[in-house]
Parts: sequence; structure tokens; C-alpha cells
Amino acid sequence: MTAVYLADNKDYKTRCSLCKIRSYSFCRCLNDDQLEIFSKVSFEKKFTDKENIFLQNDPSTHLYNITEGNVKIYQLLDDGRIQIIGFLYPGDFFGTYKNNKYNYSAEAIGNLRVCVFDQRILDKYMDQNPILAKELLNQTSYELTLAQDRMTVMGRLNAIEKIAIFFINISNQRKRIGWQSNPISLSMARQDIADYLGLTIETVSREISKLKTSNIIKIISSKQLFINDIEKLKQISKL
Amino acid sequence: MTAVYLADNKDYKTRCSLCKIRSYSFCRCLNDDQLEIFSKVSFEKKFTDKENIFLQNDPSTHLYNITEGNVKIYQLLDDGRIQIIGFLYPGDFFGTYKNNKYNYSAEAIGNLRVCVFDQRILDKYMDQNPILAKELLNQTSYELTLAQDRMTVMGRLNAIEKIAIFFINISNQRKRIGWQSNPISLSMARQDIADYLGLTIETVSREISKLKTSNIIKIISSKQLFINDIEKLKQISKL
DNA sequence: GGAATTAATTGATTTATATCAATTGTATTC
DNA sequence: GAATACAATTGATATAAATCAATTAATTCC
Repeated sequence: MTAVYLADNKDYKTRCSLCKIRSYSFCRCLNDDQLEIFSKVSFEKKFTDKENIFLQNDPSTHLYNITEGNVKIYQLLDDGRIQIIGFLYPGDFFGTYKNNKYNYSAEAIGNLRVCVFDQRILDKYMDQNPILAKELLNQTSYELTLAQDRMTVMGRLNAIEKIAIFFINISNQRKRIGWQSNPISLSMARQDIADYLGLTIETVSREISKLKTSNIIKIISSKQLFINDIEKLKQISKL
Repeated sequence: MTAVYLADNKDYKTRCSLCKIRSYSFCRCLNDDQLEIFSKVSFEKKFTDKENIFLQNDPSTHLYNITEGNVKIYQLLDDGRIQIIGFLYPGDFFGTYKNNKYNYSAEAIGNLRVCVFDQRILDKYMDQNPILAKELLNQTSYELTLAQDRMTVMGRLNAIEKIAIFFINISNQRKRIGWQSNPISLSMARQDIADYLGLTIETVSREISKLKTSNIIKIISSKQLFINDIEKLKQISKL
């Protein structure tokens, strides 16, 4: 087991053990000894707002784990249409395990810190650590269920239902990492919400306005909103 | 390692080694010795047309591998709207790895034979066999990329584009298992195609008629069609 | 802190697809 | 092999969301 990417020597043993998002991340399955090795086979990298981490169809060499900041992953069509696959948060990993090319482009939203793994090394590491393979399988399976749920959202829900489930998901995401579920902040622009839900920016804006008019939500600012009636919202979302 | 589900003793050692779809399936990563054990921790089950293998939200106890026939997996909304997540073929596996409940319902299309694994046993087995964990991770990752591609189809393609990519995918699926890519047979009803693509049966019918009129496809029968111009079809699909 | 730029909202109109309805085609059954 | 049931197509109309266009709100930057 050799590390091909070496950062400053001193932070080797400590980087993983100091990591703040470990309990949310796939590396949580490793004990301290294993983590020490793990620190050596990964390295940290920083990106700034709107910087691309990789592009769709690039050869997929690395796997990324967010330690700080947000990422948007998306697919582009030739004619410029875009579909945002997901907005990712600290603890989420992205890239493609063992496919020859990335299946989407990844872009930093704001300042970003990621933990980077060489796929081949990670792959070898798993031969010795079935625990890690199982944990990655776990997380990937979970990702798959989310992706399947989203097929139903994209295929069968109308605009207002899509918006409702979107807000509920953000609210739940906050709860998961121990924040209060309300108010919720929309870190992404309206256009990004549209591209995530398969709508236009105008439709997103109009449907949000409708939710405001019917007092289900309160707009604090264009990027901050308060959910007044979560039950009504759930009812609308149908899920 | 103990087998909780025992079929007739005699076919133990041979079931996996006789299995026709092994080379397409996740168990292909195991050698003969490992397969013998594997035969013992799985069992075969048969279903008939339209029979449910399990329902969404049932506690997820087993993982299934198709040995013969087809399966449709789908999600239902309270008001009866349906989204078909996928049509599955021999070698495909379904169920949910290590989630407490199934994320979709599964139904047999025609006669079906599946190989069934107890999740807990499979999980234990992976501790000793990282190869298997890695192979399952591989397949699940691949499933995830397909699910992500489908988000773009559902979110950003229009009706004709959806139909085009649907036919191309079926054609490619045939090639993958070594069949000739043409003519393709639609084993599912028009309503199922609609529920898979997030359209109505009328729209599906109309768009297929348009492809026929413009000579891109030839309708042999309602369930058999010949792709005249695959390039044109790819062009339409935008992918 | 005001001008310039960009983001979000709201309005008017168009369009793709759904819905409603009728017809044609294809299996199934006695 | 006619009668029945079911599946698929085609037509007319309605509607949700897109598009085009203008306005208002929020940032950015000298």
C-alpha cells in the first residue's frame, strides 16, 4: 500500500482523526489504526465558487468526499439543456466507483474542501477491508434509493408538488445533521432549483409565490424561508 | 455460515454451477468452491405473470437475482399515479441492500425464476469475501449511473426524445446479451412504457406513430418493431 | 452610496402533453 | 368462428407549464 499523493508530512496521522464530518461519511466505519493508513491514501483539495472538480466523460480516476462546502452535480445536453442530478453536502461523496468515466460534471458552490481518493488505491484497500467495501455499498445503495425516488418526482409530480417535496427534503437534510428544521436556506439560485426539478425558473418562482400567498411558507428573503405549515406541505408533496 | 432456506439436498452443489445467467450476474466474481457455499445460502423461487415478489415498504429481508423472465419495479402514489422505475432482465438483481424496507414494488412479467438471498446471510458472507462486496458495489454503482441518466431523461427530454432513447436502450440491451439488435420486441404494454417514461398511453402511441410515419421505425406488430434508421433515432434522443 | 449588473418576480401568450371520447385492432373464450 | 373483452390508435379539446417580455428586487462595484 503506497500513497501516490503526498501532502505535508506532518498532517499525515492527524488529518482523518481531526476530520469534522467523519461521523457522516463512509470512512466512519474505520477504526483509528485503519484511519491512519487511510489518511495516507487520501489528500485534501480546495476549490472556489463555480470551479469544476471534473467534467462529465472525463476519465474517472478519483473519488471525492466533501469535508466543507457544497457541490452541484449535473448533466448537460448538446443543446444546452441541463439537469442537476444533486446538491451535495459535507459527508457526501461523489465521482464514480470503477466506471471508466464520470457520469456527470461536478462544480463547487462557494468555497469547497474535499478529501480525494485514488480509485485504484481505494479499490486495493477494500480487498483488505471488507468493512469499507460494505460501507461504500451501503451508501451507494442508499444513493440509489434516493435516485429512484427522484424518478417518481420527475416523472409523475407536477410543479407545485415538486417544489413542496424539495422544501421538505431540505428541511429533513437540516434535521439529519442536527440543525433546526426551520427556517430553511436555499443556498442555490432559482435557476438551479428549476434545473434540479426539471422546470423553468418562472414556474419555480410562481409556485413559490403561490405557497407564500396561501401562507404555507413565509419568505424571509429570496434565499431564506420559513415553513409555516409542514403538514400542508407534506400533503401537497404526496410523498 | 448456515443456510436457513434449504431446497432438495441433491441440487445443492450444482445449482449455481448450472446457472445459465451467472456470467451476467454479480455472482460471476466467485470461483467454484465459493459458489458451492453460495448455492447453500440461496434458493430458487418461481412466480407467474403479474404476481408480486414484494411491495414497497415491506420489510426488506431478501435480495433477488433474476435467472429467467422479467420483472417490473415501480412506485405508487396515494392517488394511483404510478412510476415504473425499471424493467429488469435475467442477471439483474433487485431488492434493497441493507435498507429496512423495500423502496419499490416488484412484479413478475410472465413466468419468472429468481435466486433469493437472505440479506443477513449475504451480509455475513461479504465479511469473508470482499470480492463479492466489491462486485455488488460495482453493480450498484452502475445502477446508480443509469438512475442518474434517467433523471435527465425524465426532467429534460420531451416525449419523442424519451421514446427514442427508450428504443435505443432496448436495442443496446439486446446487443449486451449477444442478441441481434434488430428487430426489437416490446415485452411490456403501451401503458407500461408510458408509466416508465412519465407520459400517457396516448402520447406514447402518437409518438410511435410519428416515428413510423417518418420511416425511422417499422411496426411489425404492436409488440415487435424494426429500427430502420438507428442514427436518426440517436439524433432525436440527444444522448 | 448611487450606477450598473444580475437575479427574481409577475404578466401575456404559446405549446406540448394530458384528458376526454370514439374507433380500430388484437386477443380470449365459449 | 362469432361474441366478448382488452389493447392500441386516432381525434377533439383542455390545461399545465414553457416561452417571450417587462418589471421589480437584490448584488456588485467604482
